[in-house]
Amino acid sequence: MSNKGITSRSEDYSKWYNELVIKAGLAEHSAVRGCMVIKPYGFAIWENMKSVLDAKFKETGHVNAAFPLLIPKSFLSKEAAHVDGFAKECAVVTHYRLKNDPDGNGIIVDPDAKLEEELIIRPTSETIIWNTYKDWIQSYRDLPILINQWANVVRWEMRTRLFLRTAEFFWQEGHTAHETKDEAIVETKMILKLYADFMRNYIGVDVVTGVKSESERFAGAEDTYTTEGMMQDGKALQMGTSHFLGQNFAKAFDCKFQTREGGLELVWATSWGVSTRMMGALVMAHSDDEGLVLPPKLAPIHVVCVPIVNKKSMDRKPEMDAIVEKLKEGLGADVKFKYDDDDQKRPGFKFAEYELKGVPIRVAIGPRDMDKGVLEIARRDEKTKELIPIDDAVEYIQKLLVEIQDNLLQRSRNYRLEHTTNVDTFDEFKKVLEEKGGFIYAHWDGTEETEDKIKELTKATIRCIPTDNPLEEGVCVYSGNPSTQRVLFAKAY
RNA sequence: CGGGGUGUAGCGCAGCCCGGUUAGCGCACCUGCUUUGGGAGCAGGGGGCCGCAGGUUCGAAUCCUGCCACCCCGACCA
Repeated sequence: MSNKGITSRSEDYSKWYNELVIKAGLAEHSAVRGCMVIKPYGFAIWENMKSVLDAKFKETGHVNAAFPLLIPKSFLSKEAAHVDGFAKECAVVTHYRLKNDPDGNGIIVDPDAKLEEELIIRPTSETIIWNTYKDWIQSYRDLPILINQWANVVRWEMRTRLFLRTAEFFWQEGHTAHETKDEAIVETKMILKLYADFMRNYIGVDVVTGVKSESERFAGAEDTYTTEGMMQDGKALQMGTSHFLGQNFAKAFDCKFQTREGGLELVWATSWGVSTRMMGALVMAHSDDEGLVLPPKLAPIHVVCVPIVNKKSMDRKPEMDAIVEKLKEGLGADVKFKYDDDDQKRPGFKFAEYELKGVPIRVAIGPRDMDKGVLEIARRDEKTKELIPIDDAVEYIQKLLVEIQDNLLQRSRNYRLEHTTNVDTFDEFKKVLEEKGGFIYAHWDGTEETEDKIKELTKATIRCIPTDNPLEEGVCVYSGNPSTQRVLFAKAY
């Protein structure tokens, strides 16, 4: 156990994660199976993610809208692959009324209130949206449609984990409609890049981007592009996906448009999403045995200031307050600053508490510092602290926030590179996976049989065929058949 | 869905085998005093349908039956 009562990462990574999420006040289990309560501190981080992404979507021409939570059951079955992918994890609404139990046992579902057609709670919204788009699109002049929605969805997962896989989760889902195949592919790839930039520059996770193999594809997609992050246990986490849907949903919902030439053609589609799962990635990528480590660009609090006041220095509190006030003003509104002068809690408690919460920078000020005209400034990521002259503090902190943000990305990149191995034989593949873990680049013959076999034998899956993957002659690590490129394998969440 | 586990105060647990005082401990909470440079100390105090429903018994947190819920590990998934 670490000094905060959290299981250490080396002891039990999975337990560490669960305890940290709860102790840091991000989320907790609710009364409903598999569904979490996102607590204010956790939601504040999610809101920061949302506002950054929302602005990026709007910059790239998208608008927000809202579609129903409930979807007629028949809609789901219109696209064959889609129903295969989602049917077994759908929550179904069958009735619309409750009534008092005539036997006096509380309240029961009124059998007379059975729905003609059951409704499912959306596991994703392609079907309801394409059923709507069909009415919106007649001509090429109605295209493109570039819509995003922020929503919650339900997938009845067998096993759940806070943020990483919950029965209900929050996300955004973009659904776009295009005139041409090329335009839809450009959109799909543009969003992939937008996601990857966000993950690198905000979450600080140096993701690998690429395209999924056929068996890992989104149900109903022609191609699924992905961003794969590496967690501190070497496992991969799919952090966001962007799908080129081809004309599959247009076909399923009979959504055609008149072309510039007067013909009739099916609409081309994309969909893309990132979810509260990114919260899990944020925790698992950077945090340590003392608690969260948050990247400044997403932290609800950037700087916490803890005053050290004892009986002898009580009369100097106003002087202290003035220094802190000046510092806060100097930092400006963009730096979220918290002055915690609650005298009910001692400094040591606060230090531990804000470390647990991952606040990037802590400033301590006490009589000793005031005598020397300095502040003690501690950075969360490296757990170091320095005494900085009060007059230099604003500049120091502003630079440090940038440095911490960069450092997290750099650490993530280094960690990934250190835990990435090229392997050429299956024995080596198994050995590396067993002993070192992480990402493996290996030749694959491109068949689903080989992919399945490797998964069965090692639990590693193909995470993606990386973007701009160099072509290279080789033989499949499992089958020995010829291959033209290495693909990314890893155990995944 | 298979395997394992747990339901006792807001949280974490003990008690259960072997039935019998007023159900106990730690944290948190309230009051007071002393404290405050890495999770403060002392004193006092409040808080329980012992998961639910039956049964056995003079007597059930404890034994029996059934149910429900949640967690963890696997197979599936953002």
